[in-house]
Amino acid sequence: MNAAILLFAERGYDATTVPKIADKAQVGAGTIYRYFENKEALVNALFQECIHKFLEAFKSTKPESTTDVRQQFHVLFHVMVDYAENNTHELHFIDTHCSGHYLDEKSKQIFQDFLDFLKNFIEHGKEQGVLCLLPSDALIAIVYGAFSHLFKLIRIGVIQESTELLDSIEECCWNAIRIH
Amino acid sequence: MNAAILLFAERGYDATTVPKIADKAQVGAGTIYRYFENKEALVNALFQECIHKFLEAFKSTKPESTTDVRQQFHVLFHVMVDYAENNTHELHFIDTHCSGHYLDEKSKQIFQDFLDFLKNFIEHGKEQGVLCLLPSDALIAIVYGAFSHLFKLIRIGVIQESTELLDSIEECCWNAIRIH
Amino acid sequence: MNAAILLFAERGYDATTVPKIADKAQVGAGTIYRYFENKEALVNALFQECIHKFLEAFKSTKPESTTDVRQQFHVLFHVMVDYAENNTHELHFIDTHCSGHYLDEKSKQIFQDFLDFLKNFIEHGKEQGVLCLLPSDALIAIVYGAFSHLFKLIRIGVIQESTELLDSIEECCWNAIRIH
Amino acid sequence: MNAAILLFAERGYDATTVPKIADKAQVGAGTIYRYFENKEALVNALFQECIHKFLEAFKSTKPESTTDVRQQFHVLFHVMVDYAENNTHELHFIDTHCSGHYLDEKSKQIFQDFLDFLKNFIEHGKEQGVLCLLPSDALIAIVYGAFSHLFKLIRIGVIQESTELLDSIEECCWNAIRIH
DNA sequence: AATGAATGAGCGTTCATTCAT
DNA sequence: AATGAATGAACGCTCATTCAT
Repeated sequence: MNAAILLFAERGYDATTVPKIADKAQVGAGTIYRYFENKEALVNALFQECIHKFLEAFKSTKPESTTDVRQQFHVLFHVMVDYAENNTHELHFIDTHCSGHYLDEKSKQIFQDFLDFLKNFIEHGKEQGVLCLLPSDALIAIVYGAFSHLFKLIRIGVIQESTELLDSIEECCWNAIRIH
Repeated sequence: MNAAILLFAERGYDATTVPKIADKAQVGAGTIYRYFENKEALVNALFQECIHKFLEAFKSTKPESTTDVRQQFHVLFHVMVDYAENNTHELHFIDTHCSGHYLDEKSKQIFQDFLDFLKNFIEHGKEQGVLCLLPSDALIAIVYGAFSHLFKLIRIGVIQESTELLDSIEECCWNAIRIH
Repeated sequence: MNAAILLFAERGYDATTVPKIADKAQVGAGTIYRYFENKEALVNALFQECIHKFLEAFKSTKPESTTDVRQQFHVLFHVMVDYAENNTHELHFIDTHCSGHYLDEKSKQIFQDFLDFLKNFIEHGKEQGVLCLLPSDALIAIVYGAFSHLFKLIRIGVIQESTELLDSIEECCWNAIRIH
Repeated sequence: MNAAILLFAERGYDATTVPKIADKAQVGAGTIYRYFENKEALVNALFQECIHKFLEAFKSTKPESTTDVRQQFHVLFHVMVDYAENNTHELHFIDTHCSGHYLDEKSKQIFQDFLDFLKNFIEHGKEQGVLCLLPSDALIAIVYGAFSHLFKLIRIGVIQESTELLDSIEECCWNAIRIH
């Protein structure tokens, strides 16, 4: 599964062949089919697992423990950073596969659950009068789009990661969506 | 070429077959090979043309005509919006193909030129003390990432486009990168 | 299609690979797929064509032109002999594939039509009081079973074909089903 | 071995996979290879056993105990009926596999022995001046062909089996080969 | 210049066979 | 002795590319 995520993230679903996955995983090609019905089932299983892990990371922080929106944002942002740092390929895999034509209903559902979780936070912030009154999807897109592009640059080495940088970026993202 | 961009944008490079492009373009499959050496040459030509058009759109606005950074940002943002509105598929095509394994040196170069153009603006803004002192690539990523995610949502109909929305989003993006 | 019939007849559906058909037909493997959606479509098309040709041969003799059952049997038997002689492989192909799990509805239907045609003749003979009052299917099975086994032996060279032999066999088959 | 015969009879040699046989037999796939060198050895062992059982059934009736050919035919026919009734799948298995490309020399030999046994009877009948003076193989083909087609129809339920029917069919088969 | 039938390399997948447990 | 996970050769099939028309 690691080999598959890596290759899918690097080259995309269609350009990743089952034999290549098998090679990288150092197993026979047929072995993969003992665990996954086919290539599509494999990519869906991986996608669901990645999102699940990401979602669990969010939920385990219990963002409802504080009502301060800025504080909540800080916590959420750091979950994202943690995930991005420890699961570089997973994040990239999610980014590049979340709208693939091969995703099944379950994958789409869990991805929607993920977006809904983020939406909840945004909605709460808007109710508190702290966040812009734009559509929640738009605010999510702003933060998530910025974040994922940024970590792509970090992954390929264009930008050097550092605590200061991440703090500043958090501030930028916060400034993007808060009311001025 | 229109047919090719459409299909590449919709399904990705690897899932788009040359016969399908030929069908959509209402020509024979062989005809495509009179104009492009192979599928890779085709996608590169398309990519270069798209970026070139985008870049020209930016350059034709002569952003150097004013020194006010906010004003420049406004102009640039509206070039992006115009491009996104009039070339929905091109923007999506760029987004999904800009880090493809099939891009040749020239494509990578022109994409770099495009990023460098944006970088120039950022750099100028930082010199003027108006923009955050983060790496220019990071600031670009924030704005561009937010922007492209947003227009993806608009393209697939999740968000309804409107002048007010776009103005607000411009403000959000500006808030993300300016100094507070 | 000739190559395919030959190989299917010789080795059976499952043991006949598309590459082998292509080799025998001296075409590329992909070429077959320009004319048939898949291997199953190929075997069905062949089957339907074979039965159709057989059925047409029967119908063109206008067996209704005489009411003498023995005379009709003579005509029908000679159609079978003609077909068997001129389409050795087709007959074998029909025999070995008529109850295959890969046959589609249309193939089953046309084979049923073929049996129904023979049944008509039998039924007529029974009405005339000339043929045994066994189920028509049984009488067909007797004649057709005997006939096809016989021609199998002829095909593989165990028995030498001759006019006298065939006349005698016709007599045997007739004796099998007529009333004594 | 029962599981294997069933599956071979139902779907044919090539369409029957070793794992499916193992499943049906409720053993591990590897276990089969402790008893048979490979799939081909398995099908040959089964074939030889089936023919052997069939042949033994014939021989145990001691057809030489009477010299009356019609009486002998009656006995032989009933051995065939008994076998067909008690070993439906075996008969079908023999029918569909007796000219398979996977049969080894021993299988072909024992099948030949089986035919030779029938031939003996025919030859005796011809000597007695009771049976047609056609090639013995042809007479066997007529009776065996008719018989096996008939039991196929009985197996799949097209014809309802009954003592009267079988008696009539015996008479038909006898009429087919006796001298008139 | 344009075509599309033909090609065959390479895909996703299956399954006879092996072998560590 | 029995297992079933693992294997990889070979299947059915697709499609980028060629070339005779």
